[in-house]
Amino acid sequence: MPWDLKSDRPIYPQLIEQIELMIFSGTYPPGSKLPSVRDMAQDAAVNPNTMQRALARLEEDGLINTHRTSGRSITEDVNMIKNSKSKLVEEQIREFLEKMQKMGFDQNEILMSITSMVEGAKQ
Amino acid sequence: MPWDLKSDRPIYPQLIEQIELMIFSGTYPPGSKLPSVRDMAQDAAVNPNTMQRALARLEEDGLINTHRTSGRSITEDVNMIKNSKSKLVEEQIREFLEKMQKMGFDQNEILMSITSMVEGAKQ
Amino acid sequence: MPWDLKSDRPIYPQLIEQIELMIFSGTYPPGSKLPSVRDMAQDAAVNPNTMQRALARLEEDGLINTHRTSGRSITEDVNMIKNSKSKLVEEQIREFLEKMQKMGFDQNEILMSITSMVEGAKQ
Amino acid sequence: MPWDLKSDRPIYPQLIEQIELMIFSGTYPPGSKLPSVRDMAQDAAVNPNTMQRALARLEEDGLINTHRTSGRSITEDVNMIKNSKSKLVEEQIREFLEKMQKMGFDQNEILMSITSMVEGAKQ
DNA sequence: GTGGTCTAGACCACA
DNA sequence: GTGGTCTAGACCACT
Repeated sequence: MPWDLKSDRPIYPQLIEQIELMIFSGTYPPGSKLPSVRDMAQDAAVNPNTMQRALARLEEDGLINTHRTSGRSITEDVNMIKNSKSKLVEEQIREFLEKMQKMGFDQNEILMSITSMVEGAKQ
Repeated sequence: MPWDLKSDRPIYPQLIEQIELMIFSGTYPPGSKLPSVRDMAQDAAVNPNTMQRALARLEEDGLINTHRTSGRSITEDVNMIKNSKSKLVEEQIREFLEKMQKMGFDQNEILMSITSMVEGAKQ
Repeated sequence: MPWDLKSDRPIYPQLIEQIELMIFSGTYPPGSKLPSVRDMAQDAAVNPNTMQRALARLEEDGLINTHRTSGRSITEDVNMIKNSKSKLVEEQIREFLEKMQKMGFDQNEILMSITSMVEGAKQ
Repeated sequence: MPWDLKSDRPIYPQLIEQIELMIFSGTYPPGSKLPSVRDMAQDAAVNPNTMQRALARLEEDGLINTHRTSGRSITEDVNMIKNSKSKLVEEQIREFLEKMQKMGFDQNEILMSITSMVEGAKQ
């Protein structure tokens, strides 16, 4: 995983976002065990405290469970994952559309520009 | 103008973005005069210094000119505005696509979900 | 005369400097009559008040005389001009040397780099 | 460090210049850690915000890196420092020559006056 | 303790 | 009245 972290924003929300993406995309499947905090921190070249904080936040949201003895794992509640995922997707789309509309694009123009960029990327 | 400022991010970049949107959408046409810093700050319910910071950045980027004692105006360089606008549009789309792909959507799925949301909004 | 005025600094000191240079270089010889404030302002594309202010300052310094009825003229006191000039020259050189020394150039290096740039310009 | 700040010009560009000089002269070597904003501000007898502004500009220019919570350091990119330095040197010389020429000095005269002042300083 | 942001309020130069 | 700068002081997020 690339772990592209930019320094113009706090690290830990970036970690949260990227771990969420990995859960939603199935890189970390439901029920699977997560690496240790230390390993994940090292992998992301980040202070363990920071990674810890990100994981704690994900646990609050219910995406991750902590087992006293055996580390952390992704929740097995597939519906919860699905819901979180579609909530995020919807929000992404909504924000995107809003910005484009504020710049004066109507719905057809938005669809056309995104289509053309997708086509461009295919080549 | 709504000036919706969220508290999870510094204010001044949000001001920059929203003023850019107003320039790109023609709310502030090329060459038009801007209100005084103090007026804009009051309108956005923000400290004049904060608004000043945003405007200073926009001037560095060339979208705004300041006339020492007679206020600021939008640049008359329509091409510069156009370029900035398409750069922003492209970046928005690119970031959006990237996130969706990281969540496992392929290009058809992306187009379909956005289309369905656009259709939903139409009603 | 080019009248190159930059907008990152107040206009009137720039006017002062440039008029001084024109006096020191003989563009305005000792005793010669100056154009009217309005004409000079128009020539420099500047508000007449601003030009007025610059000229007033030059008069304070003694480089310019105002004759109630017949406009302004350069002082006839050639020594005064010479003194101002050499004071300015010395200051320019002193500031220049100081900066170069702060950057770690010793005197030989300073002479060499300036010589090479002069040689470069000759070609 | 003397931190000589004159009141005829905004403080923060003066801070920028002087810090640049300290970087170029090796007072702050490449990769070295800078004092905290507050310490530097106190040292220069300046408000922390003002110092912050100067440092932020230096970071934009790439001469300084900031590490979110552990202070700032000079870039380790020696070439970038070298380039900035020679750009500054060239600009200094160019501006100096231009002014001297506008006052009617030809190239020999410029070299002679600066040589004599250097010789004078040696004694 | 670090950098970053924001506010409030003041002063200045300019036209 | 305009933009620009500066100060003082506060709060926040992060490690």
